Amino acid sequence: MSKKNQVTFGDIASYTGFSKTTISRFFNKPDTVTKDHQDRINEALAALGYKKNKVAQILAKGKTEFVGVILPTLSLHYFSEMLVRVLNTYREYGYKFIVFTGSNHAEEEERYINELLAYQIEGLIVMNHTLPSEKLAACNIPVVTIEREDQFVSSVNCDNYMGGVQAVSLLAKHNCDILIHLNSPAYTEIPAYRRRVGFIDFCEENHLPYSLIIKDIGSTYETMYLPVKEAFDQMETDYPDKIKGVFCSNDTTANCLLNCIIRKYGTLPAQYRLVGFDNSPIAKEAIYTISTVGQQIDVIAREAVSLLAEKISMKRNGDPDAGTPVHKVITPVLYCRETTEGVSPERKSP
Amino acid sequence: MSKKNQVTFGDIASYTGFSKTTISRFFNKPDTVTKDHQDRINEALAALGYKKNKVAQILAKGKTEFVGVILPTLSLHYFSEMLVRVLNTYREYGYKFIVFTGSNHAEEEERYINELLAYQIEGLIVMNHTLPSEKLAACNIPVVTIEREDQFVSSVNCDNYMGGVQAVSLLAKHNCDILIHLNSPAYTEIPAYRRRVGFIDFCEENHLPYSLIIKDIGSTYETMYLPVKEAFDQMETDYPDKIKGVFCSNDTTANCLLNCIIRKYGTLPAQYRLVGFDNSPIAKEAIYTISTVGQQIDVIAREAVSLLAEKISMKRNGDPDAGTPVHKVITPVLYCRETTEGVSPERKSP
DNA sequence: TTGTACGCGTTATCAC
DNA sequence: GTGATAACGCGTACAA
Repeated sequence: MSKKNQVTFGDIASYTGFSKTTISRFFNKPDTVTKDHQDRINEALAALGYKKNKVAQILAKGKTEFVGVILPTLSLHYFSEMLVRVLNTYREYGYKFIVFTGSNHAEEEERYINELLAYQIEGLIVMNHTLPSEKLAACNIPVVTIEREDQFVSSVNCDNYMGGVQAVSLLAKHNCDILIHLNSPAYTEIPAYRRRVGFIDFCEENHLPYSLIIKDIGSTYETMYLPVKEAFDQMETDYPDKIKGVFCSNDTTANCLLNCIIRKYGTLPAQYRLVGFDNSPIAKEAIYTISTVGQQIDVIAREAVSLLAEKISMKRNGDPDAGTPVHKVITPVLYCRETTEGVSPERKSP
Repeated sequence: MSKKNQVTFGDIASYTGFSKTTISRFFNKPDTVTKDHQDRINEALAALGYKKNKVAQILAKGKTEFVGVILPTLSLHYFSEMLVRVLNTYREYGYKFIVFTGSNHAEEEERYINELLAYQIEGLIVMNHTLPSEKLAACNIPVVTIEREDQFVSSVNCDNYMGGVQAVSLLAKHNCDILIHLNSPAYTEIPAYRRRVGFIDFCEENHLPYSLIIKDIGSTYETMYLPVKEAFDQMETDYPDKIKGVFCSNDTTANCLLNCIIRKYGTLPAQYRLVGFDNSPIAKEAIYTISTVGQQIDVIAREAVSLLAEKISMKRNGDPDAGTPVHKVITPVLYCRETTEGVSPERKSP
C-alpha cells in the first residue's frame, strides 16, 4: 500500500503476482484476461479494499468527463430546474458537472472559467450573459449556451417568438377587447425579446387592438409589486368595461398582477384574462391557476448536453466542423388554465 | 508543446532555459525565484499561452479540493437555495463541488458515492435520507449532513422544535380560540418531526386548546390540494365562529389552505390566522403574504461547509477526533406577515 | 495472454 | 537560487 494509504494497481499486482498492466487490462479490457486470473484479481480487490482513482486515469488518458456549468442564480425556478435536468443526464452521458453560480462581473466569470479549464473540463454550458459569446468561443473548448446571446458558440434556445404568438393567440381566442403586453425594457439581442415581437406581429397581422406597457419591473416579486400595481391601475383607468387580455413577461409578473386584481375584486372578474410565461410553480400555486407558455426545460437541457457531447466528440476526432456553432430551437408549450377561462372560477379546484 | 497541445512546465522550462523545478517553484513559492527570472518566466507564460493543469497537481499533491454534494431534488426552493449557498462558499474555501441529485434508491446513491470517491473528493455533503448515516460514516471521509438522520456523521440542522414553538406562539399571541397543526404523518427520526413536538409542548404547557390534523398531504401543490381542501372543510365544520390559528407544515401547504379560504370568502376573514414554515418564495408571493418560520439557509450552508472544512483539515493532520460527529443546530427566524394580522388586509401592498 | 518501459503534468527531495 | 530525479496512479505501445 502506498504512503497515502491508497491501494494501487501496484499493490494488487504484487498481491496477485501479476503486473500492473494486467490489472489495468482487467478493468479496461476484461476479455483479454483469463477467467481464472480475473477471479484471483477480484479476490485481491476485495481483500485489499481497492478503490479506483479517476484522477490518475484522467491524467493518463487526457479525458476528464468534466463539464463546467455557469448559471446566474438558482433562486429562479427556471435555472434550478434546468440545472437538475442537466445534472440528471449523468446517467446517459456520464459527465460530472462542476457548477458555478452568481457571477455578475465579467472579471469574476473569467476567473471561474479559468478555474474550470484548469480542471481540464471537456465542455462548458453557460446560462449567464455576463461574457459575450466571442470570449466564450476563445476558450477553445466546446461551449453550449442556453437562452442568451450566442453568435459565436453553439446554443439551445426556446422559440420565444412562437411563445409570444401562442400566448397572444390564446388571449385573442377568448374575445378580448384589448391585448396588453406587460414587460421590462429589454435588450433586443437577448432571446426573450422575441416574445414581444411575436406578440406585436400577431396583433398587427390580425388587426387586433393592442398596447405595450413597458416598465422597469425587476426580477423579484418584491421589486415588481409597485410597478405592476401601477400598471394595473393604468389598465383600470385606460380600459374600463373592456375585456383585457394581458400577456405578462413571466409567471411571477402574472401572479403579481393577479394578486392586485383579487385584492381589489375578491375574485377574478370576467374582464380580465392573463397569460404568463415559463410554467413555473407559481403558475399552478396562484390563487387562480395561471395560463402560461412553458419552456420545455427537460428537452432544452437534454439537447444542450447532447449537442455538447457531439461537439466534444467531434473535437476529439479532429473534425474541422467542431468549432462551427450549431443553434437549436425548442418550441414551447401552451398551458391553458383558469386565468384565461374568462369566468370567475369560484370554488373550483385547480 | 506536448502531443495534446498542452503547454507544460517542460515547455516553459526549455523556452526560458530553466528547469521544471524552477517553474514549479515560480508558482508555489515565488519568493525563492529571482525577480529577474520571474519576469522571464512571466514573459514565457504569455508567449506560450500556458494554462495550469489542476489534475496533474492533484495527482502529485493528493489534494483535490473536490467536495461531493448529494441532494434529493432541486425543484423545492429549500434545496436549490441550499445548493446555491453551498456553491457560493467557493470564494471562501475554494472547494469545487460535484453535485448529484435525484437518487431514490440506496443502491443508486451508493453508486454516486463511489463515483465521487473515485474522484478523490475530500468531503461529502448529504441532504438525501436514502442511506443511513452508518453507511455514510463508512466512506472514511468527512461527511456533513443537513436536515436528516445523523447519528454517525456530523451535521447541521435547523432547530425544528424551536421553529414549532415560534410558529404557535405567534398564533397564540393573536388570541386564537383553537390552535391547529396541519401536517403529514412523519417518521419520528427526521428532524422536521420536532416541529410538531414543539407545537404540542407549547400548547400543553400553556393550557391552550389545540388539535392535530394529520393527513397524507404529499409534497407538491397538486397532490395536496384535495387533502388540504378536506382539512379546510373540516375546520369550517368543527370550529365555526371560532378564531382558528393554523400552523402548516410548510409554506406550500399554508398557501394551499390560504387559496381555499380566499376562493370561499374572497378575502382573508378575521377568523383565520396562518403560519407556514420555510420562508419560501411562495410565502411572499401568495395573495396575502404568509407568516412563516424561516430556516436560515445561508447560515446552515456556511456552517456545513465550515464544519466540513474543519473535519477535512483534522483528518489531514491525523487528528483522532476527525471521525467524531459534531452536530450543529441553527435557530430559525420568525417572519410576521399578513396571514397573522387578523384583519383582512385588503388593498395593502405586501 | 502477459510483462516491460515509458508517458501524462506536477510536486517533493535532495543535492549543488 | 537552482536543477536532476523520483514520485503520484494509471494507460498504452511494443515486445515477449
